[in-house]
Amino acid sequence: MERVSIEEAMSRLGEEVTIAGWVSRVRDIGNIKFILLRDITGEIQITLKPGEAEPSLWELKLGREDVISVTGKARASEIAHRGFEFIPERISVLNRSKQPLPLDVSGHVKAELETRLNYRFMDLRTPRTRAIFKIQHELLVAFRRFLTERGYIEIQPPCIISSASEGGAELFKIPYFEKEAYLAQSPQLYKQMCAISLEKVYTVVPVWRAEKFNTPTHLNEVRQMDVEQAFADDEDVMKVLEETLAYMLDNVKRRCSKEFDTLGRTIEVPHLPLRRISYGEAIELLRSSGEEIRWGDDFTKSQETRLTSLLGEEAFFIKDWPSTLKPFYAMPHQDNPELVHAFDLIYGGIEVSSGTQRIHHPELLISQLIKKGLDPESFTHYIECFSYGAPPHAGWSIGLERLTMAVTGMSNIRECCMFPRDRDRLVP
RNA sequence: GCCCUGGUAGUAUAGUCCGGUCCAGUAUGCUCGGCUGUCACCCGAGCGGUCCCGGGUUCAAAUCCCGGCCAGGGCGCCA
Repeated sequence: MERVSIEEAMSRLGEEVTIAGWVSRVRDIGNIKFILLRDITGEIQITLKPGEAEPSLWELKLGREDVISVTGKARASEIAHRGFEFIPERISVLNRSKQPLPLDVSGHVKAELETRLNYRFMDLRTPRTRAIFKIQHELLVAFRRFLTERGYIEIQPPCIISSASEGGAELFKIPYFEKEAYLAQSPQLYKQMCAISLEKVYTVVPVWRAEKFNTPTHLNEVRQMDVEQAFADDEDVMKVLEETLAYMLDNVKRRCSKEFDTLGRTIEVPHLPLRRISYGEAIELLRSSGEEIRWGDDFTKSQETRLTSLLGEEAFFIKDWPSTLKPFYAMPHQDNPELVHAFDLIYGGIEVSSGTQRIHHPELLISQLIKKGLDPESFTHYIECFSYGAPPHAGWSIGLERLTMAVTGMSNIRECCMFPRDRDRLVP
């Protein structure tokens, strides 16, 4: 089948071409009939007029979402709203759609998120959902391009791991021949192993958390965009992070203007450097605004939103966290070991990224593990990496779905994951 | 795991507070008919509902009560 896109057909007026797509709508006015045909590039009106169209074409009964191919010619038309119409010679039905449809693809009749997720394949035909995932795609493309151009290489960490090597989060246990294995909660160990030899690395990987959370900002399977860099401290990688974010936002702003229109949204690329406040300052700021929060508490979602408005910043860093709130491998401050070289990036009121400078000395790592109540014995492999010339290094991780939420303005993370996995949802 | 709110044709929603006039209304959809330029075409007729499931109260339950399941939100958990 020699098929051209609808977009291309509109640039080849008067030429016989074959287009194919989904029937969005049929308007039968009596002796004249319009079929609105949609493909991924756009929509065109197919016009059937007496004297112009083969009589056999009139007998075709077409329903919404039927898939057809049409051979004919596009022409400019002042009467058609889009300025073009398509005069068919032949129409063939490639596949019929059952009726009625489980949701309105045109987006005029609302459907609940649950219904949309149950019929996600079809929800992906709605302008709104398409816009979200086009934006997500452009974020990813920009992430990879920015880092690749700066000499980072993409690494491929395993997703099946041998043990809960980092403690903390609950993992999904899976059988692995005669052993037990787990789905990775993070590529942490692997990106560090790569960075201490390859210096500048990044990865995009799915990770799994077995917590039974049930919130609009958590999923049990998410995708992380990670960077790890040798000869770098927390400040160095914060700079990389803000530059990466600005690059991604600029890219998406330029390439997705149509999609942002669809979502009724405008975005601004924040000016660099982003504001940096310490954990302690954030606590003080919240307390002075009447929030009840104590040193050592983590910020709730609403407190993160509060901070965003108190600071008047769309994006900012919170750094210098208490070691109790961050993982064991976070590098403690030399002058105050209660604080670690760790940071969170808040964007659009959502924690989209966090990172740390990592401990690269085995002895310090062991003492931090003990402080956290973890057994250094079970981290032997991890600790060993730093015994053979491991440079200082640091890194961070952006949650792809979280970032997409912030950029698209969605309030439920499930909107930003094509096939979300949560406490109750395992299909489709 | 806890708290709040909800579950009504394919989809979305009204009705629930204060039980009867609701054998459930509206929009959209679907089917059929009419219409020569529509733009979510229009007009007419029709179709489509175990009112989430189970139990209870009552002469009478979509409506009140109890339990369950599911959904949305808030919390907890989330190195």
